[in-house]
Amino acid sequence: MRFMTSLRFIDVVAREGSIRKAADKLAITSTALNRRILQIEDEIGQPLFERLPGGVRLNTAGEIFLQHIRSQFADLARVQSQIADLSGIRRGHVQIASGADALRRFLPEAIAGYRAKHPAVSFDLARCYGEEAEARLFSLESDIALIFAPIRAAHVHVAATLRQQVHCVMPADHRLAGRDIVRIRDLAGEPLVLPTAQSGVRQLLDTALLRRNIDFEVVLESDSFEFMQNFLHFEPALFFQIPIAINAGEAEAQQGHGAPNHDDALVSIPIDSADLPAGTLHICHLKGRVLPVAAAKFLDEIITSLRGKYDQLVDQ
Amino acid sequence: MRFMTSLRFIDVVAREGSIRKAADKLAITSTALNRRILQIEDEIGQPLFERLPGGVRLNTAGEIFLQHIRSQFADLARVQSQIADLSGIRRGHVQIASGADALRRFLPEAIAGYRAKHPAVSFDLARCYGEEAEARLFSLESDIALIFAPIRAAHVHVAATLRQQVHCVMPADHRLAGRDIVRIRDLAGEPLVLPTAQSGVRQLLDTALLRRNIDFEVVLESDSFEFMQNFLHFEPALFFQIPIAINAGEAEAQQGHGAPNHDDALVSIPIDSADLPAGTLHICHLKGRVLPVAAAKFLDEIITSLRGKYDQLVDQ
DNA sequence: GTTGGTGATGCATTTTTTGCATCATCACCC
DNA sequence: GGGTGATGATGCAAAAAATGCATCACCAAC
Repeated sequence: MRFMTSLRFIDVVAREGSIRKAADKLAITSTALNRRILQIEDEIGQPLFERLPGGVRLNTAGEIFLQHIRSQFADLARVQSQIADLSGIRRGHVQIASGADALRRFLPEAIAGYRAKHPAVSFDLARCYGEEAEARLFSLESDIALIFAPIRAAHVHVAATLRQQVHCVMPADHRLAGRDIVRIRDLAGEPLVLPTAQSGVRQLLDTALLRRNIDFEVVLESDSFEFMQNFLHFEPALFFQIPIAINAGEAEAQQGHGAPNHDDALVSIPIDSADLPAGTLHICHLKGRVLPVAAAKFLDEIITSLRGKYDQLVDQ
Repeated sequence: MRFMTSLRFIDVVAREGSIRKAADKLAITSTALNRRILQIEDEIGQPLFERLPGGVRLNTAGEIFLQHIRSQFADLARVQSQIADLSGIRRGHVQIASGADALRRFLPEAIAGYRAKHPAVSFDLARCYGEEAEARLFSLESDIALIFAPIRAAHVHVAATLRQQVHCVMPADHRLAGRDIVRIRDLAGEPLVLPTAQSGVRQLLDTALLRRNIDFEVVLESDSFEFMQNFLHFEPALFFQIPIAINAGEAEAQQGHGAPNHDDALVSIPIDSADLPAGTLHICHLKGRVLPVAAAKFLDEIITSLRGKYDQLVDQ
């Protein structure tokens, strides 16, 4: 899109914080880039950047204008996907921000399923925690976010929510493995493998564990569920995740009973909801935004898919 | 805005229905314009215009893209006004679509009052009937519409409504002039001066007059309230309008009683609401649109102003 | 057919953009 | 305190892009 180049340049300069660095990235000279920016500022009638000794930084006008630029790009993408849709191609690009939970099994299956129907649609998945996901929606870097944590920002529209009980995962020969349900007091003295503090699961656990004065041992802390799960093959311990991370949503998870994972050496058992309230997975996008066709369709698709698999899904 | 020129050109070509005519209007050659359009179509990957022997016409993709272009322009205007606002200038441009009612006294006073506070804000007033006003909101030619008629389109957001009883205007020496209220049956045999069929007042009158089998004589039909009112100075007759067209909203109108118009030779008396239900003035803008600062402020202003003058104002 | 309108295209010209070299400025550091 | 290494701005020539002219191909109406 030729007519958008100057605007794209501004976006890059704002991100890089320096005209010369941005020029490198854009494969043009700094003088050309500099003059494009001076020209736009001239047309706006006001500077958009503050010139600092070490580079440039957006001023207030620039912030406003940059947000406009990004919304233009997002809207252009939407229009292009809508136009492409006319010719029956249904191509497009969907940008997703997701926590580590949903991207284990649910999203791979959902994306593959969608791509089987619409092979011309490409995807972009950014793994991130709640606040970062919200920021990505706002900066239009992501179309859709799946966040297992409370929503903080007012600009986020929650399209659907899914209540998820935290499960405790353990080796199949663990002393608790036969239970239907695990109580927090059962964890006393057990070696625990916990997700990082930013994770929604961890925040739920923290409130539950700290309130009770239970003696437990954190042997490992990680932001990778896969790593933690594999760790359990080598050292017996307990780790925690939510059903959507365990399976793409088969019947076992729905019942919420100690359903054997596909990984036969491990079992996952729900924690008593009296001890640990269920958390909420939020499926959201930017408020007031018209999503590109492909993203909107995909959003529909995952909500429909989850509705078929979980009773707890609530459309907003 | 240099980076918007190609887009503006597309808008003009779509309106003119011909590249050559549009080129004339834009003061460039048709070949330059033609190539700009070909280039954009190339970048989009699809043609936006159908080439007909007599010119060009938007295809479906073009319709979608044009709507995008217009929303970009509107959003750019909003951003510019927002940026200008930062430097305390509060300049901008407000585009209003209004029926003939509100533009008689209310809007002139309101606009003058606003400009007294913000002299750098300019206005554009298009007089039109309900459906046209809705179309202007949609095509972003108008920011705000004042419509005394039912709202048809779903894309219109009604910011406030004002119930207005139709008044009957007559020479001060008319036999009905002493009344506090006029009944429809009083109109029997009277010469009437009516607004055109598209007007909201007329549509209310039509249902009331036609339902009762009353003999009345339409001596004049016009779309100009001013003309009709002046006509009454030369030939005794009855004509009809709503309070907001009679005065900018002084106490008399609020009470709804035979308040003498500033034009001493004429009096206006409300019609019994049992005979003729009150109509609704809608103050609206495009749904989901963030108005430019100046337009948003002005909208606030007129709603506040009307709230002070009429009890019947309802914020939405 | 002829005429008058349309949009498309090859080629020379004009305008705009870009790149190089250079300057002025500022923070940092020895 | 002066050197060093960044930064953005600017004059000038080269490259690239947009424009205008002349012309073609097409179609409808007369």
